[in-house]
Amino acid sequence: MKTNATVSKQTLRRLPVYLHYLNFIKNDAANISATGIAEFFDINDVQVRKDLAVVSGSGRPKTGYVVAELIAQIEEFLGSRTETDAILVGAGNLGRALMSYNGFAEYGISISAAFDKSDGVCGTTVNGKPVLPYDGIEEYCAHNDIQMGIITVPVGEAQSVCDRLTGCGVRAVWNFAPTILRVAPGVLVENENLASSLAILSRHLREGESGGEKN
Amino acid sequence: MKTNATVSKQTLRRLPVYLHYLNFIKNDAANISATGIAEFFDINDVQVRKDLAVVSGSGRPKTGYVVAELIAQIEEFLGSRTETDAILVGAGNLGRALMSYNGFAEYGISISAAFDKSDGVCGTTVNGKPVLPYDGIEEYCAHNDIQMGIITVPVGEAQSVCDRLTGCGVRAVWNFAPTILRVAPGVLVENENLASSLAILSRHLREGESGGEKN
DNA sequence: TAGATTGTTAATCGATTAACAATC
DNA sequence: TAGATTGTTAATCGATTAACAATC
Repeated sequence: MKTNATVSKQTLRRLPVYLHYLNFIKNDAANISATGIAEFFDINDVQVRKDLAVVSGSGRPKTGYVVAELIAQIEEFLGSRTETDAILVGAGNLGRALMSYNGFAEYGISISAAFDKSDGVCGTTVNGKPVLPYDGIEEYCAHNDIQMGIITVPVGEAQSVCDRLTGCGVRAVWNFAPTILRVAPGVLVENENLASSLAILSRHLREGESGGEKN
Repeated sequence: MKTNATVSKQTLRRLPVYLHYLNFIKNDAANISATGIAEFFDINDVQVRKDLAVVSGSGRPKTGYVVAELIAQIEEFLGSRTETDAILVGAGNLGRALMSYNGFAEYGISISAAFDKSDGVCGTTVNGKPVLPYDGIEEYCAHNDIQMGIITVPVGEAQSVCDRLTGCGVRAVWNFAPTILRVAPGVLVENENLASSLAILSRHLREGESGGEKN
């Protein structure tokens, strides 16, 4: 495993996808080739091999990779095996949906609490997790060593919430507000920009007739 | 406006972000320079200018762009002004959250109905939109000329749901299942892969100490 | 052995950034 | 006019793909 090499974001995006597939086939196949994975997803086989080289490097000519080993190596690399607590700010529809979703556990992330400005939702629980008032953010982060924050507030509040979280020591921000957040070096922001995805799809429908575009 | 040029996905992702900002400032500023937008978002000014050239080309040296014009041009380009009906398949937590979210209207998309396999949710409504049984997908798509589908089912069902939708004439698929979907040419899949985003954030936290990475 | 498959080095492709002339 | 700003052409950067030697 290349521990110090810089791993591209694209590779990092594909690894969880491979992991899912490997878990899917693990009972039926002991070995898998990069070629096989590439064929399944209809992508380039060299790309798969390069991606896997980041976490493994243990493939063998002719037989490929040992599925169980590969799963363990990707999980280890992604950190799926160490539990990370995250807090969520903005317990609206989207925020509560994320709190209700238990699938993040598969990747080692657990939303331990949410914070909201409105008295209406504060004091309630969603999927067993408390929704607390803004006031408590600083203390909660300090006591629980929170390093990841999820922002599901409206655009207008996103930057100030982000500043507040990073001020509390948060170094990874998952931003669902359709805006670009400015952060200090060392803090990573990952934008889940639903508007941008919609724009791409909507545009595709409109340019439709001039067609012929692949995928 | 360059109507026939191929627009990069990256540009398409940034345009809605600019649009949001322009709407935010439109009451306070009549003009805006690409330089100003770039500074606000802390990105390269030439990039902003190239992005805007795709929709506008009407910037003037010294004064920049007319905010109101630019808003109209981006909206026109993105199709925010033509209403597109979409259906959603999989009315679980995430699916219902998307149905409850009214922000998509800003980009001209409306979820008109959802479909679910389980009898438990069928027959209910979410945010005024009906949840219907799988059986009705084909008829509903045909009657309402549905071109966009949103997939919020578990991974195992995603490909078959996708096949079914594209079989009904859907040409734009918004996929929330953490898997790669194979589709015929002419169909665009946009993956909203929450697992991949988490992987990137989680990895950042783990490599933390070797730090120094920007943004 | 022959052939499937790996892993690496080189070539290509696409997107970002730098340099600069045009212009209001 | 001088300077801010645009838009374009060229250079750079990063990621994908092709070519190929190594190996089980």
